[in-house]
Amino acid sequence: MSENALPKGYDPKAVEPHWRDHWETTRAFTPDPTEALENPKGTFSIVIPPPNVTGNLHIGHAFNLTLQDILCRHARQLGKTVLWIPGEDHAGIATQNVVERRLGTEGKTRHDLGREAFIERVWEWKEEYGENIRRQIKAMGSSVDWTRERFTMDEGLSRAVRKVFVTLFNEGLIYKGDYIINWCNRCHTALADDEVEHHPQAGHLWKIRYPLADGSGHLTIATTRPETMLGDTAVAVNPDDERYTHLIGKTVILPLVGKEIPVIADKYVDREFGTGALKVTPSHDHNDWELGRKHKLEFIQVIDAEGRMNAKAGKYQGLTKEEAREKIVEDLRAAGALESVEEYGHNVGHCYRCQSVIEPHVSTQWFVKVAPLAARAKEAMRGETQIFPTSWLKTYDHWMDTIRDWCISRQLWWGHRIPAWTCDACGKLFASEETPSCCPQCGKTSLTQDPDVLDTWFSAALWPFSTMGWPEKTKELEAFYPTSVLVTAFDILFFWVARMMMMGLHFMDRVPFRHVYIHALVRDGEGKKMSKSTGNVIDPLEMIEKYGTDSLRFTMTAFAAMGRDIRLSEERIEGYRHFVNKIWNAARFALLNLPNEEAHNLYLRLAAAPETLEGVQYRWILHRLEETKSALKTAIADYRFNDAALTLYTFIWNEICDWYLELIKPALQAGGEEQAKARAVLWLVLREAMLLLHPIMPFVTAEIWKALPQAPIREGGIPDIAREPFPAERPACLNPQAVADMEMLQAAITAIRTMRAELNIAPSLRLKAVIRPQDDAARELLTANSSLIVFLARLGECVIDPEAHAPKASASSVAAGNEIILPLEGAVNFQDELTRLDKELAKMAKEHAMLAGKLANENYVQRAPAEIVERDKARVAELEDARVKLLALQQRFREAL
RNA sequence: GGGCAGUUAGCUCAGUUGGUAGAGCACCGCCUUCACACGGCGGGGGUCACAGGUUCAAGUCCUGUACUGCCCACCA
Repeated sequence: MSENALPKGYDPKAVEPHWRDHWETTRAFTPDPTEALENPKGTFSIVIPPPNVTGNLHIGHAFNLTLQDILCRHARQLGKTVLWIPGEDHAGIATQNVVERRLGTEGKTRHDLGREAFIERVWEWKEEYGENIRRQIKAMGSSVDWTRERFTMDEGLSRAVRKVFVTLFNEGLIYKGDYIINWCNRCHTALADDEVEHHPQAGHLWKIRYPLADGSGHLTIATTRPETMLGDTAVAVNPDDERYTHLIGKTVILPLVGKEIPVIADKYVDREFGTGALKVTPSHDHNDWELGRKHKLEFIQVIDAEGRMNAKAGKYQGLTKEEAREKIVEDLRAAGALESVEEYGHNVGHCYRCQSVIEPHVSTQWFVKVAPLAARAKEAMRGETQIFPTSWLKTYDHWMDTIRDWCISRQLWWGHRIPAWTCDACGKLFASEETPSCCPQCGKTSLTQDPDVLDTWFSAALWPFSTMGWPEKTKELEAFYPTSVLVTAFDILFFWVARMMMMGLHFMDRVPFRHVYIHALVRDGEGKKMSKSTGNVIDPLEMIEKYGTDSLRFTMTAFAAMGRDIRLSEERIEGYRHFVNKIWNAARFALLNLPNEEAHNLYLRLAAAPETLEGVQYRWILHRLEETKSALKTAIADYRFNDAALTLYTFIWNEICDWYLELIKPALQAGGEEQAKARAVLWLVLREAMLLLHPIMPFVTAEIWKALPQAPIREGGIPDIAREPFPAERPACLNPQAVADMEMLQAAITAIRTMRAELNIAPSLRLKAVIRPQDDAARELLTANSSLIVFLARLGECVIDPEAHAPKASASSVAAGNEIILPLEGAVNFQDELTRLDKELAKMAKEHAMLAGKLANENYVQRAPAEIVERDKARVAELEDARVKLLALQQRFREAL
């Protein structure tokens, strides 16, 4: 029997690497698209949300990967051809920043290297750290197809990017122009609106007097950014504001500058805020920009791209904007133009990558005209694509409704260079997929390529089809597009999901995914979002090292209720490591009892027709196995991952381990037919439990499976659970009567255990128990299984006797209608037993009173569904019966005292 | 300013169509029972934030309040 033996303790560190290598070398997760097209069960595909190539896997990635892996492994079990494409994102700003920082430690800037050398440096970095992220994805057990790994800047994807850019440009959906954009002085690039994070910041509200040009007094404005006043070209008031109506059309003198600027009227101005008069700086504020265009004001830029005051700032030229602010306030005060200063907290935009304050800045940028794309993308989310949980639909709609044109140019070096050229001769601006040799308009060969690169999300938006070989017409696209589901956290719903939707529809004419599953965001201990830039990441590798991958995965699956955020606690991972250990030990015990020799294969023959096996314990566990199977299937289909985990946890621990294994121990020792039956069901339940658990815990189940008798040899010469189908359903094994019978046995056993524990009877004391059954059916059941009761309640003897009377000195209870009597003969303090009985009666009386109250209510009896009422009535009868029996027993006991 | 979540056992969180509550950890008692002390058996602990409403019946549906958090937003 030793050939099946598992080692005494489960050691994830020894087991996991083996399986990772095995699955990769045997190409267990590499599908054949031709076969996929012929598979009657269909295909299932996911593209990984590509982690940043520079990054470290944080716990959010681990969570995200776990859920995707469960879906993929489960889909494989269901017979589908599964493709899960892995890959990494080049992460323009983030990666460039990291490499620049590293250069900084050498005392260099990227300009010292020059564009080409710098990009080379980034590629080196990418090669070094891309391997890191790849190792981490593997560590999680992710069943991705490494032969199809992609990178957003690899040759194929770059071609897709150029094709998309040129197409959109020629369709007029990409344009170039001077606009006010969000400018990061530190990263030295434009940012899209949604790359700006607003954080509250303490500041001041300065009130400044602008004297009227006609000398008739002054107008006081309020501002949080006095340094921008040098670029003011108007003061705006609300046309309905009586305080100022007489000033509209007049001019005021801009202090310190001495320039005359008009007072204009616009409903945009809030009368309640500040003084009700707004200084307008079209070049340095988004709203003022709009006002400036509307009222055709002059645009004067006074702050440059470095965040310093420029020549237009006169004497303040060369100061940083912070220094300028201080100096200007000082000068205003000296000039008597400063009316007041108050403390003022307000929201300030910060760069989502480096957290520097964002400066609104006018510059030439590239934009995608999103309105035509967004309309279709919005509709699709309530049609061809479904989002889970549906509550996100509203948020998605709102975003699609308010979306503005997308600024896609970045003044970086790391990224997809914009494939647009200007002819030095005739000035023609054109886009081209390949580097052009001459101007398409004038034919001259002196061309200049746009220096900017594309927003990282531009290439990410193409991910679902670019990874499958687009623009070639590949079999992958045919078989696996649209993908089945996109699994992601809500924080990139807009950055990424919406844009994939727009691009997928525009270029493939089909949605990129059928489902979008938005999972919770994993937060740190304080409930803050974990992110690389904040530095509050938890390293999943550390958890894997300490507790094993399966523990981590199971914990996160159990956490995965559809909510908004979860906080991961290490204690809980440790708790579920106990579960892994429990499974291991249960399997170890089972395998010690499941010989593989032909001579012992009677149990395998019995297992082929389990529905024919007699015995309440077998029928019960087989019934529960079927229920667990279907519950699990439904839970995963509905993305109720936590339900899936909990279902398995309860079934394996509380039913297989706590009851089934204990129930069959005597039979396993017995030999003969009984032993064969116990083994047959044990084998069946164990193997199917492993299959059910495998998508959540791939490693421990693979290792156990390998040792299981009759496990088929697969690619690589060993059994491989990852290639096995979902266990077949066995409706003939559904047996509600077995559940009822089992409950009666459990009730009897638990009642005896409770009495023993509460009366402090030594466990070593082999008591005799007498059971007086409530009816013939109970008598038969209990008699047939009395040896089980003896074993599990640690008795010496168990007598089933319909005529039994409690001896004078005894403890007693009523369980499922059967009277249970433990003759004690001085083994216990009688007073203890009386107290215990009183407690039991009180508990029953409480429940009885509650139910009786309900049943006394005529409305309830009439209106509630009959089965509910019947159930309550039955319970009341049961309680009354038990009470009578207990009182009689108690009375007898009193007499004995 | 708008929108969306959450408020359930000491802590962290589950609870699918309404039928008076569960898990992990922690806690108490007993147990070295031949898979497992990362264990077994037994036990204690919750007026499900608050106030109304619908209903025979509400943690579960509706309204409002309070607190916490998140997202969006141009109040300088």
